[in-house]
Amino acid sequence: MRIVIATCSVDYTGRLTAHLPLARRMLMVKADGSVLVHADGGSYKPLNWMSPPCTLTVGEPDVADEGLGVASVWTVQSAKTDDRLVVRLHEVVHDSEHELGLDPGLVKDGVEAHLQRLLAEQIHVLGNGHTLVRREFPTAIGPVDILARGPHGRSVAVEIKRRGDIDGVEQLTRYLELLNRDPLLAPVDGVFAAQEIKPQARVLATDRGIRCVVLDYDALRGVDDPDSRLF
Amino acid sequence: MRIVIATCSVDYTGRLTAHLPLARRMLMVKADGSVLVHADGGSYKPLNWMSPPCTLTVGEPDVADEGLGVASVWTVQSAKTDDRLVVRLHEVVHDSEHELGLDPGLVKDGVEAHLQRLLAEQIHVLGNGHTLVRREFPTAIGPVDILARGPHGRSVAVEIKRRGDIDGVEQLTRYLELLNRDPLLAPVDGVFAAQEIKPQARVLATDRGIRCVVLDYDALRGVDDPDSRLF
DNA sequence: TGTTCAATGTCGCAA
DNA sequence: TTGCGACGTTGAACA
Repeated sequence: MRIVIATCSVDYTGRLTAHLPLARRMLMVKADGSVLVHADGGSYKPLNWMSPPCTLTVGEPDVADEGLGVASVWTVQSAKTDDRLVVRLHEVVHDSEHELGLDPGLVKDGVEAHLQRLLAEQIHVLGNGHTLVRREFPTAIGPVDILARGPHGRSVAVEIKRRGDIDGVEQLTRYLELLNRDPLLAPVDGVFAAQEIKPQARVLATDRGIRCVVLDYDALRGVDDPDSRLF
Repeated sequence: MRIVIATCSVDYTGRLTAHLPLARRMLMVKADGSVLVHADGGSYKPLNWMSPPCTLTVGEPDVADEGLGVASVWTVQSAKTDDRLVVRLHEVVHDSEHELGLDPGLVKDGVEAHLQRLLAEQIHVLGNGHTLVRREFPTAIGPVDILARGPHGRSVAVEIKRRGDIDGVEQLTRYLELLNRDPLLAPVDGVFAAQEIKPQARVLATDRGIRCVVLDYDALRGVDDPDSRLF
Protein backbone atom coordinates (compact mmCIF):
# COMPACT_ATOMS: atom_id res chain seq x y z
CA MET A 1 0.00 0.00 0.00
CA ARG A 2 1.26 3.42 -1.01
CA ILE A 3 0.34 6.55 0.94
CA VAL A 4 0.77 9.95 -0.68
CA ILE A 5 -0.08 13.33 0.81
CA ALA A 6 -0.22 15.98 -1.91
CA THR A 7 -2.04 19.01 -3.20
CA CYS A 8 -4.00 17.76 -6.16
CA SER A 9 -7.10 18.13 -8.29
CA VAL A 10 -9.18 15.10 -9.27
CA ASP A 11 -11.57 14.36 -12.14
CA TYR A 12 -13.84 11.34 -12.39
CA THR A 13 -15.77 10.33 -15.48
CA GLY A 14 -17.97 7.25 -15.65
CA ARG A 15 -21.50 6.82 -14.28
CA LEU A 16 -21.29 10.52 -13.60
CA THR A 17 -18.69 13.23 -13.93
CA ALA A 18 -17.20 14.80 -10.80
CA HIS A 19 -14.43 17.26 -10.08
CA LEU A 20 -12.36 18.06 -6.98
CA PRO A 21 -10.65 21.46 -7.00
CA LEU A 22 -7.02 21.85 -5.97
CA ALA A 23 -6.41 21.07 -2.28
CA ARG A 24 -4.14 18.98 -0.07
CA ARG A 25 -5.43 15.42 0.27
CA MET A 26 -4.44 11.87 1.15
CA LEU A 27 -4.09 9.39 -1.71
CA MET A 28 -4.10 5.67 -0.97
CA VAL A 29 -2.99 3.18 -3.61
CA LYS A 30 -3.79 -0.40 -2.65
CA ALA A 31 -1.94 -3.50 -3.80
CA ASP A 32 -4.66 -4.28 -6.37
CA GLY A 33 -4.19 -0.87 -8.03
CA SER A 34 -7.33 0.71 -6.58
CA VAL A 35 -7.04 4.34 -5.52
CA LEU A 36 -8.80 6.27 -2.74
CA VAL A 37 -8.79 10.06 -2.32
CA HIS A 38 -9.48 11.10 1.27
CA ALA A 39 -9.97 14.46 2.93
CA ASP A 40 -9.40 15.11 6.62
CA GLY A 41 -13.05 14.74 7.53
CA GLY A 42 -16.33 13.32 6.36
CA SER A 43 -17.13 9.67 6.87
CA TYR A 44 -15.39 6.53 5.75
CA LYS A 45 -16.35 7.23 2.15
CA PRO A 46 -13.54 8.79 0.12
CA LEU A 47 -14.10 12.01 -1.82
CA ASN A 48 -13.29 10.04 -4.94
CA TRP A 49 -12.02 6.58 -5.75
CA MET A 50 -11.53 3.82 -8.31
CA SER A 51 -12.49 0.27 -7.43
CA PRO A 52 -10.54 -2.75 -8.64
CA PRO A 53 -9.95 -4.14 -11.13
CA CYS A 54 -8.15 -1.09 -12.49
CA THR A 55 -4.71 0.08 -13.54
CA LEU A 56 -2.79 3.15 -12.38
CA THR A 57 -0.60 4.92 -14.93
CA VAL A 58 1.71 7.74 -13.85
CA GLY A 59 2.46 10.25 -16.60
CA GLU A 60 3.95 13.66 -17.26
CA PRO A 61 1.74 16.74 -17.36
CA ASP A 62 1.03 18.29 -20.74
CA VAL A 63 2.20 21.81 -21.46
CA ALA A 64 -0.99 23.47 -20.24
CA ASP A 65 -0.97 21.52 -16.96
CA GLU A 66 2.72 22.14 -16.45
CA GLY A 67 2.10 25.86 -16.66
CA LEU A 68 -0.47 25.46 -13.85
CA GLY A 69 2.09 23.77 -11.60
CA VAL A 70 1.17 20.12 -12.16
CA ALA A 71 4.12 17.87 -11.36
CA SER A 72 2.64 14.54 -12.45
CA VAL A 73 -0.65 13.02 -13.58
CA TRP A 74 -2.15 9.76 -12.36
CA THR A 75 -4.65 8.06 -14.64
CA VAL A 76 -6.63 5.25 -13.06
CA GLN A 77 -8.60 3.27 -15.62
CA SER A 78 -11.23 0.69 -14.69
CA ALA A 79 -10.55 -2.66 -16.37
CA LYS A 80 -14.21 -3.52 -16.94
CA THR A 81 -15.97 -0.23 -17.56
CA ASP A 82 -14.93 3.08 -19.09
CA ASP A 83 -14.78 4.71 -15.65
CA ARG A 84 -11.66 6.79 -15.27
CA LEU A 85 -10.06 8.81 -12.49
CA VAL A 86 -7.46 11.49 -13.27
CA VAL A 87 -5.38 12.94 -10.41
CA ARG A 88 -3.19 15.98 -11.10
CA LEU A 89 -0.51 16.21 -8.39
CA HIS A 90 1.10 19.53 -7.58
CA GLU A 91 3.12 19.53 -4.36
CA VAL A 92 3.85 16.13 -2.76
CA VAL A 93 4.60 16.37 0.97
CA HIS A 94 4.65 12.66 1.82
CA ASP A 95 5.09 9.44 -0.13
CA SER A 96 5.60 6.04 1.51
CA GLU A 97 5.10 2.40 0.62
CA HIS A 98 4.16 -0.37 3.06
CA GLU A 99 3.87 -4.13 2.82
CA LEU A 100 0.66 -5.33 4.47
CA GLY A 101 0.00 -8.83 3.19
CA LEU A 102 -3.39 -10.50 2.83
CA ASP A 103 -5.97 -9.68 5.47
CA PRO A 104 -7.49 -12.64 7.32
CA GLY A 105 -10.89 -10.95 7.00
CA LEU A 106 -13.81 -9.92 9.13
CA VAL A 107 -15.84 -12.05 11.49
CA LYS A 108 -19.41 -10.79 11.71
CA ASP A 109 -22.43 -11.74 13.69
CA GLY A 110 -26.00 -10.56 13.92
CA VAL A 111 -27.32 -10.10 10.41
CA GLU A 112 -30.54 -11.18 8.75
CA ALA A 113 -29.17 -14.02 6.65
CA HIS A 114 -28.29 -15.68 9.92
CA LEU A 115 -31.88 -15.34 11.14
CA GLN A 116 -33.12 -17.03 7.98
CA ARG A 117 -30.72 -19.94 8.34
CA LEU A 118 -31.57 -20.39 12.02
CA LEU A 119 -35.32 -20.30 11.43
CA ALA A 120 -34.99 -22.81 8.57
CA GLU A 121 -33.14 -25.15 10.91
CA GLN A 122 -35.67 -24.63 13.68
CA ILE A 123 -38.82 -24.36 11.62
CA HIS A 124 -40.81 -25.76 14.54
CA VAL A 125 -40.65 -22.25 16.00
CA LEU A 126 -43.61 -21.54 13.70
CA GLY A 127 -45.62 -24.16 15.58
CA ASN A 128 -45.71 -27.91 15.96
CA GLY A 129 -45.95 -29.94 12.77
CA HIS A 130 -44.22 -27.47 10.46
CA THR A 131 -41.67 -28.84 7.98
CA LEU A 132 -39.28 -26.97 5.75
CA VAL A 133 -39.87 -27.11 1.99
CA ARG A 134 -36.99 -24.81 1.06
CA ARG A 135 -35.29 -21.47 1.67
CA GLU A 136 -35.35 -18.76 -1.02
CA PHE A 137 -38.29 -20.35 -2.82
CA PRO A 138 -38.33 -18.73 -6.28
CA THR A 139 -41.28 -16.81 -7.74
CA ALA A 140 -41.58 -14.56 -10.78
CA ILE A 141 -41.14 -11.47 -8.61
CA GLY A 142 -38.33 -12.79 -6.43
CA PRO A 143 -37.61 -15.49 -3.88
CA VAL A 144 -39.75 -16.08 -0.78
CA ASP A 145 -37.50 -16.33 2.29
CA ILE A 146 -38.90 -19.66 3.44
CA LEU A 147 -41.57 -21.99 2.12
CA ALA A 148 -42.80 -24.53 4.64
CA ARG A 149 -45.71 -26.90 5.11
CA GLY A 150 -48.01 -26.55 8.10
CA PRO A 151 -49.49 -29.24 10.33
CA HIS A 152 -52.56 -29.66 8.12
CA GLY A 153 -50.53 -29.88 4.95
CA ARG A 154 -51.19 -26.28 3.91
CA SER A 155 -48.34 -24.31 2.33
CA VAL A 156 -46.80 -21.61 4.50
CA ALA A 157 -44.80 -18.69 3.05
CA VAL A 158 -42.54 -16.91 5.54
CA GLU A 159 -41.08 -13.45 5.17
CA ILE A 160 -38.22 -12.70 7.59
CA LYS A 161 -37.04 -9.26 8.67
CA ARG A 162 -34.84 -8.00 11.45
CA ARG A 163 -37.22 -5.09 11.97
CA GLY A 164 -40.71 -5.81 10.66
CA ASP A 165 -42.43 -2.81 9.13
CA ILE A 166 -45.14 -2.23 6.55
CA ASP A 167 -42.86 -2.76 3.55
CA GLY A 168 -42.23 -6.33 4.64
CA VAL A 169 -45.97 -7.03 4.89
CA GLU A 170 -46.48 -5.61 1.39
CA GLN A 171 -43.69 -7.81 0.08
CA LEU A 172 -45.18 -10.92 1.63
CA THR A 173 -48.63 -9.98 0.32
CA ARG A 174 -47.28 -9.86 -3.24
CA TYR A 175 -45.70 -13.28 -2.83
CA LEU A 176 -48.89 -14.75 -1.39
CA GLU A 177 -50.97 -13.41 -4.26
CA LEU A 178 -48.63 -15.04 -6.75
CA LEU A 179 -48.16 -18.30 -4.86
CA ASN A 180 -51.91 -18.70 -4.45
CA ARG A 181 -52.29 -18.73 -8.25
CA ASP A 182 -50.29 -21.97 -8.29
CA PRO A 183 -52.77 -24.86 -7.89
CA LEU A 184 -49.99 -27.13 -6.62
CA LEU A 185 -49.34 -24.78 -3.69
CA ALA A 186 -52.66 -23.03 -2.97
CA PRO A 187 -53.93 -22.32 -0.45
CA VAL A 188 -50.83 -20.62 0.95
CA ASP A 189 -50.78 -19.12 4.46
CA GLY A 190 -48.53 -16.19 5.28
CA VAL A 191 -46.23 -15.75 8.26
CA PHE A 192 -44.41 -12.49 8.98
CA ALA A 193 -41.41 -13.26 11.20
CA ALA A 194 -39.14 -10.60 12.70
CA GLN A 195 -37.13 -9.80 15.79
CA GLU A 196 -39.37 -6.80 16.30
CA ILE A 197 -42.70 -6.07 14.62
CA LYS A 198 -43.95 -2.50 14.42
CA PRO A 199 -47.58 -1.98 15.53
CA GLN A 200 -48.71 -0.70 12.13
CA ALA A 201 -47.15 -3.68 10.40
CA ARG A 202 -48.92 -6.03 12.82
CA VAL A 203 -52.26 -4.35 12.18
CA LEU A 204 -51.84 -4.57 8.42
CA ALA A 205 -50.65 -8.19 8.54
CA THR A 206 -53.50 -9.27 10.81
CA ASP A 207 -56.00 -7.47 8.59
CA ARG A 208 -54.74 -9.55 5.67
CA GLY A 209 -54.83 -12.82 7.57
CA ILE A 210 -51.06 -12.97 7.90
CA ARG A 211 -49.74 -14.43 11.14
CA CYS A 212 -47.00 -12.52 13.00
CA VAL A 213 -44.17 -14.33 14.78
CA VAL A 214 -41.60 -12.53 16.91
CA LEU A 215 -38.19 -14.21 16.68
CA ASP A 216 -35.86 -14.42 19.67
CA TYR A 217 -32.46 -14.24 18.02
CA ASP A 218 -30.46 -15.16 21.10
CA ALA A 219 -32.66 -18.19 21.74
CA LEU A 220 -32.45 -19.35 18.12
CA ARG A 221 -28.70 -18.94 18.13
CA GLY A 222 -28.27 -20.45 21.59
CA VAL A 223 -30.10 -23.64 20.69
CA ASP A 224 -28.44 -23.94 17.34
CA ASP A 225 -24.86 -23.17 18.05
CA PRO A 226 -24.03 -21.88 21.51
CA ASP A 227 -20.43 -20.84 20.85
CA SER A 228 -20.99 -18.90 17.63
CA ARG A 229 -20.45 -15.62 19.44
CA LEU A 230 -17.25 -16.61 21.17
CA PHE A 231 -14.17 -14.83 19.84
CA MET B 1 -4.66 13.44 9.61
CA ARG B 2 -2.64 10.72 11.26
CA ILE B 3 -1.51 7.63 9.35
CA VAL B 4 -0.40 4.54 11.27
CA ILE B 5 0.72 1.23 9.80
CA ALA B 6 0.69 -1.46 12.47
CA THR B 7 -0.11 -5.07 13.21
CA CYS B 8 -3.33 -4.94 15.18
CA SER B 9 -6.55 -6.67 16.07
CA VAL B 10 -9.85 -4.81 16.04
CA ASP B 11 -13.18 -5.32 17.80
CA TYR B 12 -16.38 -3.46 17.03
CA THR B 13 -19.52 -3.55 19.11
CA GLY B 14 -22.68 -1.64 18.23
CA ARG B 15 -25.35 -2.60 15.71
CA LEU B 16 -23.42 -5.82 15.40
CA THR B 17 -20.28 -7.30 16.81
CA ALA B 18 -17.30 -7.86 14.55
CA HIS B 19 -13.72 -8.94 15.06
CA LEU B 20 -10.57 -8.56 12.97
CA PRO B 21 -7.78 -11.02 13.81
CA LEU B 22 -4.21 -9.86 14.20
CA ALA B 23 -2.70 -8.59 10.92
CA ARG B 24 -0.81 -5.60 9.55
CA ARG B 25 -3.20 -2.82 8.54
CA MET B 26 -3.42 0.90 7.83
CA LEU B 27 -5.09 3.08 10.46
CA MET B 28 -6.30 6.56 9.50
CA VAL B 29 -7.25 9.08 12.18
CA LYS B 30 -9.00 12.12 10.74
CA ALA B 31 -9.03 15.60 12.24
CA ASP B 32 -12.54 15.06 13.62
CA GLY B 33 -11.39 11.99 15.58
CA SER B 34 -12.95 9.44 13.23
CA VAL B 35 -10.92 6.28 12.61
CA LEU B 36 -10.69 4.05 9.53
CA VAL B 37 -9.06 0.61 9.40
CA HIS B 38 -7.97 -0.34 5.88
CA ALA B 39 -6.50 -3.50 4.41
CA ASP B 40 -4.43 -3.59 1.23
CA GLY B 41 -7.37 -4.58 -0.94
CA GLY B 42 -11.12 -4.60 -1.14
CA SER B 43 -13.06 -1.52 -2.14
CA TYR B 44 -13.16 1.95 -0.70
CA LYS B 45 -14.97 0.68 2.37
CA PRO B 46 -12.71 0.16 5.37
CA LEU B 47 -12.65 -3.18 7.18
CA ASN B 48 -13.85 -1.29 10.22
CA TRP B 49 -14.38 2.33 11.19
CA MET B 50 -15.92 4.84 13.59
CA SER B 51 -17.83 7.78 12.19
CA PRO B 52 -17.76 11.21 13.81
CA PRO B 53 -18.70 12.50 16.27
CA CYS B 54 -16.47 10.24 18.35
CA THR B 55 -13.46 10.37 20.64
CA LEU B 56 -10.22 8.40 20.44
CA THR B 57 -8.56 7.39 23.71
CA VAL B 58 -5.11 5.81 23.73
CA GLY B 59 -4.47 3.55 26.71
CA GLU B 60 -2.08 0.96 28.09
CA PRO B 61 -2.80 -2.76 27.59
CA ASP B 62 -3.98 -4.76 30.57
CA VAL B 63 -1.84 -7.60 31.89
CA ALA B 64 -3.45 -10.25 29.71
CA ASP B 65 -3.06 -8.15 26.53
CA GLU B 66 0.50 -7.24 27.44
CA GLY B 67 1.36 -10.92 27.64
CA LEU B 68 0.03 -11.31 24.08
CA GLY B 69 2.30 -8.55 22.80
CA VAL B 70 -0.13 -5.62 22.76
CA ALA B 71 1.78 -2.32 22.92
CA SER B 72 -1.16 0.06 23.19
CA VAL B 73 -4.95 0.06 22.97
CA TRP B 74 -7.08 2.59 21.07
CA THR B 75 -10.66 2.97 22.21
CA VAL B 76 -12.89 4.91 19.83
CA GLN B 77 -16.25 5.73 21.38
CA SER B 78 -19.16 7.18 19.41
CA ALA B 79 -20.49 10.36 21.01
CA LYS B 80 -24.15 9.70 20.17
CA THR B 81 -24.56 5.93 20.33
CA ASP B 82 -22.92 3.16 22.32
CA ASP B 83 -20.95 2.01 19.29
CA ARG B 84 -17.34 1.34 20.17
CA LEU B 85 -14.22 0.36 18.29
CA VAL B 86 -11.23 -1.13 20.12
CA VAL B 87 -7.88 -1.43 18.31
CA ARG B 88 -5.08 -3.40 19.94
CA LEU B 89 -1.75 -2.35 18.40
CA HIS B 90 1.20 -4.70 18.43
CA GLU B 91 4.06 -3.62 16.18
CA VAL B 92 3.92 -0.09 14.73
CA VAL B 93 5.96 0.28 11.53
CA HIS B 94 4.85 3.77 10.50
CA ASP B 95 3.29 6.76 12.24
CA SER B 96 2.98 10.19 10.65
CA GLU B 97 0.82 13.29 11.02
CA HIS B 98 -0.21 15.65 8.20
CA GLU B 99 -2.00 18.97 8.03
CA LEU B 100 -4.61 18.93 5.25
CA GLY B 101 -7.02 21.77 5.91
CA LEU B 102 -10.67 21.96 4.87
CA ASP B 103 -11.57 20.39 1.55
CA PRO B 104 -13.39 22.59 -0.98
CA GLY B 105 -15.67 19.66 -1.78
CA LEU B 106 -16.96 17.71 -4.73
CA VAL B 107 -18.77 18.95 -7.84
CA LYS B 108 -21.09 16.32 -9.33
CA ASP B 109 -23.10 15.90 -12.48
CA GLY B 110 -25.22 13.16 -13.97
CA VAL B 111 -27.70 11.98 -11.37
CA GLU B 112 -31.38 11.21 -11.53
CA ALA B 113 -32.61 14.78 -11.25
CA HIS B 114 -30.78 15.37 -14.50
CA LEU B 115 -32.60 12.45 -16.16
CA GLN B 116 -35.91 13.94 -15.07
CA ARG B 117 -35.06 17.37 -16.49
CA LEU B 118 -33.86 15.88 -19.78
CA LEU B 119 -36.93 13.69 -20.22
CA ALA B 120 -39.23 16.61 -19.42
CA GLU B 121 -37.51 18.63 -22.14
CA GLN B 122 -37.68 15.73 -24.61
CA ILE B 123 -41.04 14.29 -23.64
CA HIS B 124 -41.48 13.04 -27.22
CA VAL B 125 -39.20 10.19 -26.21
CA LEU B 126 -42.35 8.62 -24.74
CA GLY B 127 -43.87 8.58 -28.23
CA ASN B 128 -45.22 11.05 -30.77
CA GLY B 129 -47.91 13.40 -29.57
CA HIS B 130 -46.90 13.53 -25.92
CA THR B 131 -46.89 16.92 -24.20
CA LEU B 132 -45.57 17.85 -20.79
CA VAL B 133 -48.11 18.86 -18.13
CA ARG B 134 -45.58 19.36 -15.36
CA ARG B 135 -42.64 17.84 -13.46
CA GLU B 136 -43.05 16.84 -9.80
CA PHE B 137 -46.83 16.76 -10.07
CA PRO B 138 -48.07 16.76 -6.46
CA THR B 139 -50.26 14.05 -4.96
CA ALA B 140 -51.24 13.24 -1.38
CA ILE B 141 -48.51 10.62 -1.11
CA GLY B 142 -45.76 12.58 -2.83
CA PRO B 143 -44.94 14.11 -6.18
CA VAL B 144 -45.09 12.11 -9.43
CA ASP B 145 -41.87 12.62 -11.40
CA ILE B 146 -43.63 13.73 -14.59
CA LEU B 147 -47.26 14.15 -15.61
CA ALA B 148 -47.82 14.31 -19.36
CA ARG B 149 -50.67 14.03 -21.83
CA GLY B 150 -50.65 11.34 -24.49
CA PRO B 151 -51.61 11.58 -28.17
CA HIS B 152 -55.26 10.74 -27.47
CA GLY B 153 -55.53 13.22 -24.64
CA ARG B 154 -55.16 10.62 -21.88
CA SER B 155 -53.11 11.51 -18.83
CA VAL B 156 -49.73 9.82 -18.51
CA ALA B 157 -47.87 9.52 -15.18
CA VAL B 158 -44.13 8.82 -15.48
CA GLU B 159 -41.89 7.38 -12.79
CA ILE B 160 -38.16 7.81 -13.51
CA LYS B 161 -35.35 5.70 -12.09
CA ARG B 162 -31.75 5.19 -13.03
CA ARG B 163 -32.19 1.49 -12.39
CA GLY B 164 -35.74 0.28 -12.54
CA ASP B 165 -36.63 -2.40 -10.02
CA ILE B 166 -39.81 -3.61 -8.35
CA ASP B 167 -39.91 -0.84 -5.76
CA GLY B 168 -40.24 1.74 -8.52
CA VAL B 169 -43.18 -0.14 -10.06
CA GLU B 170 -44.87 -0.27 -6.64
CA GLN B 171 -44.34 3.43 -6.21
CA LEU B 172 -45.83 4.22 -9.61
CA THR B 173 -48.74 1.86 -8.92
CA ARG B 174 -49.60 3.80 -5.76
CA TYR B 175 -49.52 7.08 -7.68
CA LEU B 176 -51.70 5.68 -10.45
CA GLU B 177 -54.29 4.41 -7.99
CA LEU B 178 -54.49 7.87 -6.44
CA LEU B 179 -54.45 9.83 -9.69
CA ASN B 180 -57.18 7.65 -11.17
CA ARG B 181 -59.51 8.71 -8.37
CA ASP B 182 -59.32 12.27 -9.73
CA PRO B 183 -62.10 12.64 -12.33
CA LEU B 184 -60.25 15.54 -13.95
CA LEU B 185 -57.27 13.28 -14.70
CA ALA B 186 -58.65 9.75 -15.06
CA PRO B 187 -57.97 7.60 -16.88
CA VAL B 188 -54.24 7.83 -16.20
CA ASP B 189 -51.74 5.61 -17.99
CA GLY B 190 -48.46 4.66 -16.34
CA VAL B 191 -44.98 4.78 -17.83
CA PHE B 192 -41.98 3.34 -16.00
CA ALA B 193 -38.85 5.00 -17.44
CA ALA B 194 -35.31 3.99 -16.48
CA GLN B 195 -31.84 3.62 -17.92
CA GLU B 196 -32.10 -0.07 -17.15
CA ILE B 197 -35.20 -2.09 -16.26
CA LYS B 198 -34.82 -5.36 -14.37
CA PRO B 199 -36.73 -8.30 -15.85
CA GLN B 200 -38.83 -8.80 -12.72
CA ALA B 201 -39.79 -5.15 -12.67
CA ARG B 202 -40.78 -5.39 -16.33
CA VAL B 203 -42.92 -8.44 -15.64
CA LEU B 204 -44.69 -6.73 -12.76
CA ALA B 205 -45.17 -3.49 -14.69
CA THR B 206 -46.52 -5.25 -17.78
CA ASP B 207 -48.84 -7.33 -15.61
CA ARG B 208 -50.29 -4.09 -14.29
CA GLY B 209 -50.62 -2.44 -17.68
CA ILE B 210 -47.69 -0.10 -17.09
CA ARG B 211 -45.54 0.68 -20.13
CA CYS B 212 -41.76 0.39 -19.78
CA VAL B 213 -39.41 2.84 -21.51
CA VAL B 214 -35.63 2.45 -21.46
CA LEU B 215 -33.86 5.82 -21.42
CA ASP B 216 -30.57 6.42 -23.23
CA TYR B 217 -28.85 8.94 -20.97
CA ASP B 218 -26.06 9.80 -23.38
CA ALA B 219 -28.52 10.39 -26.20
CA LEU B 220 -30.77 12.55 -24.03
CA ARG B 221 -27.80 14.52 -22.80
CA GLY B 222 -26.21 14.76 -26.23
CA VAL B 223 -29.30 16.23 -27.88
CA ASP B 224 -30.01 18.55 -25.02
CA ASP B 225 -26.66 19.97 -24.11
CA PRO B 226 -23.62 18.51 -25.80
CA ASP B 227 -20.98 20.24 -23.68
CA SER B 228 -22.43 19.49 -20.25
CA ARG B 229 -19.73 16.90 -19.57
CA LEU B 230 -16.80 19.16 -20.35
CA PHE B 231 -14.72 20.22 -17.38
C1' DT C 1 -34.14 18.72 12.97
C1' DG C 2 -36.33 14.45 11.38
C1' DT C 3 -37.77 11.89 7.11
C1' DT C 4 -37.36 10.30 2.72
C1' DC C 5 -34.80 8.68 -1.20
C1' DA C 6 -30.72 8.18 -4.33
C1' DA C 7 -25.97 6.11 -4.59
C1' DT C 8 -19.83 5.87 -9.06
C1' DG C 9 -23.60 2.81 -3.48
C1' DT C 10 -20.88 -1.88 -1.50
C1' DC C 11 -21.32 -6.55 0.24
C1' DG C 12 -22.69 -11.23 0.56
C1' DC C 13 -25.46 -15.16 -0.62
C1' DA C 14 -27.88 -18.38 -3.49
C1' DA C 15 -29.27 -19.94 -8.09
C1' DT D 1 -21.96 -14.80 -13.48
C1' DT D 2 -26.09 -12.72 -12.13
C1' DG D 3 -29.87 -11.43 -9.38
C1' DC D 4 -31.47 -9.98 -5.11
C1' DG D 5 -31.74 -7.76 -0.63
C1' DA D 6 -29.37 -5.93 3.58
C1' DC D 7 -26.23 -2.47 5.14
C1' DG D 8 -22.76 -0.27 11.61
C1' DT D 9 -25.25 1.73 4.84
C1' DT D 10 -23.80 7.27 3.66
C1' DG D 11 -25.42 11.58 1.92
C1' DA D 12 -28.51 15.11 0.26
C1' DA D 13 -32.86 17.34 -0.30
C1' DC D 14 -36.93 18.69 1.75
C1' DA D 15 -40.56 19.55 5.29
